[in-house]
Amino acid sequence: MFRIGEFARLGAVSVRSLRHYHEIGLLVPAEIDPTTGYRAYAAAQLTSLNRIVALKDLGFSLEQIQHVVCDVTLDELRGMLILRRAQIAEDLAVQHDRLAQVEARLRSIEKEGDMPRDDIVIKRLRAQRVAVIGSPAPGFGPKNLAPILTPALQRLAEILRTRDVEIVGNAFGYYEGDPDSGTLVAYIALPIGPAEVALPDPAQIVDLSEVEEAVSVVTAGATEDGFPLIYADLARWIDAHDYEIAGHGRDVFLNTSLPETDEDLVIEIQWPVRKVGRPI
Amino acid sequence: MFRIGEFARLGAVSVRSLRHYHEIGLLVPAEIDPTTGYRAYAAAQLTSLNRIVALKDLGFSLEQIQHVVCDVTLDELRGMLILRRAQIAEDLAVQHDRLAQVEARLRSIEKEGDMPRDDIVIKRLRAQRVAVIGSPAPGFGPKNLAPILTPALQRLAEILRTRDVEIVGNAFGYYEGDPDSGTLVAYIALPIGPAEVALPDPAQIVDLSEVEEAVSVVTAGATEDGFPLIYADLARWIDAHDYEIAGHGRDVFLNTSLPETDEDLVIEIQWPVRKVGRPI
DNA sequence: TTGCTCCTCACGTCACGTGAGGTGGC
DNA sequence: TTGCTCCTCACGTCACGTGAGGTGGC
Repeated sequence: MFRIGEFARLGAVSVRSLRHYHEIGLLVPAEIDPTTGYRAYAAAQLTSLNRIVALKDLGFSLEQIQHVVCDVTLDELRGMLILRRAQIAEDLAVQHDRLAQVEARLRSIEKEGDMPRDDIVIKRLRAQRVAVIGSPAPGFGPKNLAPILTPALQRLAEILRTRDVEIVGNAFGYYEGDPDSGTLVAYIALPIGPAEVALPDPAQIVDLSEVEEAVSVVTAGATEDGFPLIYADLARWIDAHDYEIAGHGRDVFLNTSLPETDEDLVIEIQWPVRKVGRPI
Repeated sequence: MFRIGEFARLGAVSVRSLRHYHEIGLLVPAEIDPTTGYRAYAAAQLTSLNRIVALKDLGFSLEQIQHVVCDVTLDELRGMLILRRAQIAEDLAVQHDRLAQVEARLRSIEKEGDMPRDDIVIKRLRAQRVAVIGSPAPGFGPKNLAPILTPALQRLAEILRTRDVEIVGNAFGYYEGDPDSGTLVAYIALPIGPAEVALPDPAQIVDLSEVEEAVSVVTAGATEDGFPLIYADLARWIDAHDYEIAGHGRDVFLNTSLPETDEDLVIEIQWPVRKVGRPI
């Protein structure tokens, strides 16, 4: 029989851990002195302790270990191991990704010598029903789009107001076609509730489907000249993180009321992306 | 300005997270209604939120993020990233190892169709001072060793008793040479304190150095026939976990008093190992 | 008697999730 | 007035680490 300190040394665990295992009933000392409360462990219990440590090394929780050491069939154990394998593999993937991201940032610091952009994230865009007005546009950028989207937004808002349709989110622009072939169409969209309504031309109802992954960056008070820089940063980020652009983006106007100055203009740029090499 | 729910949706985080970030001062709402306590976030604050989310994705703690977003020089940031990279790499190595272990167990189940041994662990053996008596031995196994070690242990204990040397651990056997060439020497050892003492022949004082990694398994009540099976299990485990044997092992007698029956015999088998491919 | 070991609370960790119980705004 | 959103506590999570304050054993 060993006192707790000696048993802990033999098993290479802390005394506190042994007390904890006792507390939760995972490893109860062979004897407990009724007057002093001193715990005494039998030599053979080191086998149990080893088993606990071994399972902990596999990443099992104490609760799972409890289950394994008590009564588990071979099939159950196999199931647990398969589950564990999947979890570890997922965790590995996450960490692998993180490592790549940290390294990308470090490279960016070494090369550019200044703070890398750390305000770009990946997020999911929910499916939503929107009211839209589409208009042909000569190209991207606020200079091309503002004169088209601003009146369209006012008109769309007016239409929705007269029909009593509730607006449930921020206005955003989205795009189809491309400027080089002269087929670019700019849509201004306003999220609305799921109720069925009919809208007069040129307004339409569109159900946008979910976008699983989109890069998102928010610009506050950016001027006309600022946008190409942001686009370049986004493109570099996408490249450095092994994504590729998967369709036209959206520009979400976070200040719904029309801005007084550039300072007030807050836009979230959302570009759908996918991991390089992953099929659509 | 957005109410907390809308802002949470825009940032793809939970309302509770925003409250938590407020609580710790990481992201304070632009305005708080003094009467209702309602939080209001400015559109431009989405940039801050994105930054927080991006840094969290790298695995930084909120405290570290606090530091980064407040005031951090490029060099400090670089330092943090380098540290983070090292931590992730270490974590990756651990998970990689775990995955290999889980897979080894699964293979073992598939092949053998029964419970794999889950009571084998790797531990460090501390450096320690021992009193020993060495004797030539014909081979390994209890049959060969017991007749040699048992009287040697009694003699050694007697010597220590007469010299008033304190025994601070369990007796164990360790070995040098090998049986094939007839050079095997079996030592019985008793851990003693660090004080300088002289012992009469055949007892000696030896300072055993630390063994960084040793596999450890505890056998309780194993009979003569049981040992070859355990050795086979150990060898399989070592192989499956990409270790190799790195020297003679030790047999630690966990029941210090001489056993009455085989049932009472509890031995911890310790074999020094090293990862395959890692130099000594 | 002096160290050393042991004991039992009980708080702290980290980033929130999850009620409980109550109120504001349309 | 009815939902919906918001508010503030406050406990729970996981496996212990780390004192505080006190006692047993050689």
